[in-house]
Amino acid sequence: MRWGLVPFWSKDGKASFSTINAKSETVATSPAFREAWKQRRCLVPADWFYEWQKPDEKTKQPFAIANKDDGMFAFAGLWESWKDRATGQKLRTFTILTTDPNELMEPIHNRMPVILHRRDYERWLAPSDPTNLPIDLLRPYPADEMKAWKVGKAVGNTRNNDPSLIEPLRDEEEVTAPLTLFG
DNA sequence: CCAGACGTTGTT
DNA sequence: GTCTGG
DNA sequence: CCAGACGTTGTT
DNA sequence: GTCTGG
Repeated sequence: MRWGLVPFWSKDGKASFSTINAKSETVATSPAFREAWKQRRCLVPADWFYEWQKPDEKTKQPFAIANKDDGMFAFAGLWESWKDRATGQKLRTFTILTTDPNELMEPIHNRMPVILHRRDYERWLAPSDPTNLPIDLLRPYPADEMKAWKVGKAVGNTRNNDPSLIEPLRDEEEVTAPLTLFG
């Protein structure tokens, strides 16, 4: 599976626009995603993910974000199968839904991937009544179940792919969800 | 009708 | 500036 | 999203 | 494939 959803109606097997993410707010009506939203939902497993904080124009600080218990995430995803008319080959692609940031993510970024609770996996994947699609699952994941920490800039280069990428920057404290929000 | 868009993030 | 790979 | 490439001829 | 703008 390739990241970057190619709609089934694509002429050349490429998305002529960015489809690595799909907004929860518009996924049901967007021509590029609505069919996949109705019929081809998937889970995208991940041990952690990264977001870049931009405190100012010149500074980009990557963060790693994971479950507090280091368990895997399941991002809410959609997939497509595009058929090459010439070769008959099928190209499978996917996208990851985004939503508003929770209290942990908000200082880092204005969006976050939709993360599903284990209890909702089955319902997310199940073919469903078109009038009862699981739109209610597209919510920010609870901040108190997640943790975030600063990492080095090497993660920004896609050539780099090894465990050192998630090592915390030295002398940096782990960021956790504010505990004062509810008194 | 036809041609062109179909998207996100972040930035302005 | 724009595209590609990850 | 990010960072990095973005090209040809001719040679291996 | 389907919608929108012209």
